[in-house]
Amino acid sequence: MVTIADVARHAGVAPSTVSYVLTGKRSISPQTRTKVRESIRLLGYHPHAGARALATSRANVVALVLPLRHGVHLPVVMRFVTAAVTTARRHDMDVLLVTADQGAQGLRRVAGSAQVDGFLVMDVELDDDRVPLLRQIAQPSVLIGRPAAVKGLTCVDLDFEAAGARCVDHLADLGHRYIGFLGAPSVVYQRNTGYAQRTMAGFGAAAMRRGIASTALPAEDDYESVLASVRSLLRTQPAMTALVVHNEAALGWVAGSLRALGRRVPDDVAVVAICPDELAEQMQLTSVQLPAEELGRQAMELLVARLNGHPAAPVTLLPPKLSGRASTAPRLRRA
Amino acid sequence: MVTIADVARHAGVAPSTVSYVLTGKRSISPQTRTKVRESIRLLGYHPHAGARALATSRANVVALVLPLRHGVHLPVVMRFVTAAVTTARRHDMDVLLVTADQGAQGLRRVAGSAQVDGFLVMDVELDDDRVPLLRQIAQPSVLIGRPAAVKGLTCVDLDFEAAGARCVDHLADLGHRYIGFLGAPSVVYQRNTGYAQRTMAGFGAAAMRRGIASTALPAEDDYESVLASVRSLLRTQPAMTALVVHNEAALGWVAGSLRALGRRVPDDVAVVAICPDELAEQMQLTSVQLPAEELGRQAMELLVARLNGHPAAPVTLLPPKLSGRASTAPRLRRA
DNA sequence: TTGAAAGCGCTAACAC
DNA sequence: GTGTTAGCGCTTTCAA
Repeated sequence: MVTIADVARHAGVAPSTVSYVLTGKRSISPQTRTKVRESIRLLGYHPHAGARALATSRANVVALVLPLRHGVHLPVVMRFVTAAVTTARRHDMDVLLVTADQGAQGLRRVAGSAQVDGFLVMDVELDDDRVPLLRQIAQPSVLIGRPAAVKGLTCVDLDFEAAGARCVDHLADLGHRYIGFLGAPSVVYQRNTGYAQRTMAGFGAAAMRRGIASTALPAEDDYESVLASVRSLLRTQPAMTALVVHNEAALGWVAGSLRALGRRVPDDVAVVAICPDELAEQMQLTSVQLPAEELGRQAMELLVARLNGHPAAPVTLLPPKLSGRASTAPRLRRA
Repeated sequence: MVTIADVARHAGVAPSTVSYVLTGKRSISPQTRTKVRESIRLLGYHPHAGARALATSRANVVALVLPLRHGVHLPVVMRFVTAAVTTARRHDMDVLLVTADQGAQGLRRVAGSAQVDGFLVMDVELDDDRVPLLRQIAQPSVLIGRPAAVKGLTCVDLDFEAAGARCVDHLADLGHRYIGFLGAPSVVYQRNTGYAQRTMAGFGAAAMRRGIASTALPAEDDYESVLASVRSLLRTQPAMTALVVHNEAALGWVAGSLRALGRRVPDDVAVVAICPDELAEQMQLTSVQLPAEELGRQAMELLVARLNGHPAAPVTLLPPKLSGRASTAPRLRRA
């Protein structure tokens, strides 16, 4: 292995000089700098990460804590991940993957061994047992999602409540008076998942505000279940003319289910999805964007800022954005 | 921070003794052991990963190199990842996430800085520019997938050629004589992706062997494209009674497309998918399993074994397994 | 069965 | 503008 001493010898300078060339923490004469740079290139030198971590108490690695469990839509997770990793790399940080199944236990281990400088935690539940731990450990953390008690935590999230409401408002403005809601698989609600519950709450409250009748049901992610849920919604509320869908995996089956039940989109039933824009675009659905990349990027930026000594930011809520597409149309009054 | 010296002082022993208790590399009297263990617990001691890496030249971290680019089906990727991470943790290893967009450059950096002890590389192409690098670096690597030249490389892969052939055989045995093939998005083939090409090759060769007419087309992952591809297949080969689909993202649209074109599954057109079992189960499709978890697990096991001094394994090919479901039925001879 | 001490490779005072 | 050197926390020889 080629060490900093090798480089120093080769360039005819002291090891510390090489270090300073690398870190830029003190001024170096141009000649020395080029000489050192040349030696580094020639010898193919890379600083030993462990040694550096030991000397600086900084690993230049952040932990990315992922869900990977039932009911979370994996493509969406991947979007977060890509954005987070890309952003981390832009700040010369690497990313250690920690799966949620390792639990609070896993976090403690990683934190204790100083493997990482900070934590980016995805898919936080309303009452998450990792939160107390995150408050204890030495490293700062940023959450994607919001637990019930956010005091002192840095969180980034889509304003799901507003997102639910936005769907209702859009449909109400188009003249719809009976709206259904197709939610995530029921396990997601059982788990006390913030975003799912908040969307529901926002949806329900907005419907009340606008004097609109609403019915909601969860949906699993296979065709049969979706069909059953949609059928059940229509049976409960025969006058239903619009549907809000907050379930990426079910999305593909919704149009088919409605068709199978004799309803056409958007003429008989209008559909609004809450999902990543790309997915909505692909199926030509009116949708409220789930800005996964934006959330991942912002969360990582906040974490990096924190690591660089900036004060902890509180909760960042992204406002929902609705894009109109082919699946919604004004409700025609029938005489 | 609590160090090994703190623990030693607290337990009234030498630092080295604490170290030996931890690593088990020499025998310790039961009394001392319990005393030390107690101090560790009390003080909440965790060895500093960087310091340990420096002293042992072992980071206990492996790099997981992921695709995350267009045309790869993210849920499948996630399956690999979960299995790989879980397996790594079972061997007390952590996982550093390296995205493919960082390229060979990124691998060199990570390898050079001794951040990881080995590499697990997913989605390897036939002519992959990372392969030469992997041969150079100090750390061993295991590939999921197979480049054209596998000499000296450890690879784990599904036998995609056999998988393609298996589909044909199944359909041929049922009496089908005209079979279509719906492949991955065309970019995947343009990229020279091994598994896609091998499946095609196996499919084609088997069809020739069995004297069966075959037609193949790529498919993008939206409904319109799938419909167009299926229509085109039917136009090219009007007698087509069976379809092999090697495209997870398109799978959801296949049945609908066939229906839209007046064909019912399996009566008019039988469908065999090559995809993860769970997906096939969900849609009730006869399928050849894509054993993502198994591949991820085996790859990681091989890597860990290598790190523990075992000799490098060559290419491991998993045999394809076909599960019959509702989407295929014997072809009825029409008089 | 245990302790003492020499590094592992790097950074950051401190000195000039 | 540059060199010298004392650690960072751990492992592992060597010695007892």
